[in-house]
Amino acid sequence: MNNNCEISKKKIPMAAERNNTRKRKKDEIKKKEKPNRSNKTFSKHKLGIFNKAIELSILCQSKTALIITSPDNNKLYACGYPNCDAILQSFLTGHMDKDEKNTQEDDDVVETLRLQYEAIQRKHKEEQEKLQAVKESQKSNFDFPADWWNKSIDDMDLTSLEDITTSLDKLKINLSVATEAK
Amino acid sequence: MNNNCEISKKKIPMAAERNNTRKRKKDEIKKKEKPNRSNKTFSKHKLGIFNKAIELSILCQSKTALIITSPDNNKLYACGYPNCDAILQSFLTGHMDKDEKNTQEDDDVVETLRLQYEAIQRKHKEEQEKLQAVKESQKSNFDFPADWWNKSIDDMDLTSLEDITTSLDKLKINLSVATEAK
DNA sequence: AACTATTTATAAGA
DNA sequence: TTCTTATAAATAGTT
Repeated sequence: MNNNCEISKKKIPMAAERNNTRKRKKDEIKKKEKPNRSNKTFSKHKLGIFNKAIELSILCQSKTALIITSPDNNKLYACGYPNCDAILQSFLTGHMDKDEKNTQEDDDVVETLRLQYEAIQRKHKEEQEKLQAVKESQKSNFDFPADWWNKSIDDMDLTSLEDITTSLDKLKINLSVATEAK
Repeated sequence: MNNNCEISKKKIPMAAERNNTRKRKKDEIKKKEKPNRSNKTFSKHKLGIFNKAIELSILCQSKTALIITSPDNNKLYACGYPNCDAILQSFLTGHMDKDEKNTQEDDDVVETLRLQYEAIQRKHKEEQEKLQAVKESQKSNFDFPADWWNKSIDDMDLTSLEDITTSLDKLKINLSVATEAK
């Protein structure tokens, strides 16, 4: 039982399964809003889960790191408390804490890894600044660039939602639990 | 605006802020359950947020990776969809996707980092198996080892909950948004 | 582990 | 886009 999986014990709630709730007063008047729906949903859920992560951290004094990709995989969102990078680093290096007595080599490996990660981060920061500048200038030309970001999810908008429940049964959730040994 | 932070725009809901809800029929009869409360809370929230992460992934076809430490930092919980390690790797290496044309060096660095990460993982897996065996044998001796795991949070159990709201204002949430350039 | 009152999250609509 | 509202989901306290 290395991959202990608590998740599978409980149903996965799907808030958005209900498609026919609320009044639907004039039947299907506003189809205009439908293309935006997925992006709206994603944003709401993303915000919600980030809040949940922070809530958990503060409530229970645990540390959290959460990485989410946009539906089209073009964007990355990362959040952590007290610090995303710190958690990721301790996750990457944490594996070593338990037997550092008998694996001196790995300490070196981990240290190298950490330094490289930090180096990449610095570089990434610079990139972000450049790209941000590019985006800003684009923004002034077109008030809202395009809807390129929800093209990738249009195909699954409503139909695949019905498959969610069945999909859940097939999930292989990778939940690993580190032991308390030190 | 490299560290764009959507979170701060919205109140962070704190489900557990209400300390005086429900009947509390016989005032404070069962103090026995109080030491367990934090662990129970943590477990509930952890399960909840893991479910949320998976829900988001399935609903919006995004990928998620979530790492949570136990309140006493002795345990690590990681979960991701479709695969935690894959997301972490693409997060670590993803920074490079944008300008691989002009930074050949970094590709090498990233590749090295990835290989090292995988090596550490393999080692970790072995460790886990050993430690799992140890734990199993301990379990047969003591039906439930101890309550060592919630000692670290006893001190803040109720008092610090009141400070949550004010603490939130001081949070520096590290939310970085990668751009869409490729 | 399961229940329930209540809070929180969110889909749809304005 | 932001707000509102009806409803679903999460969960604190309890059994």
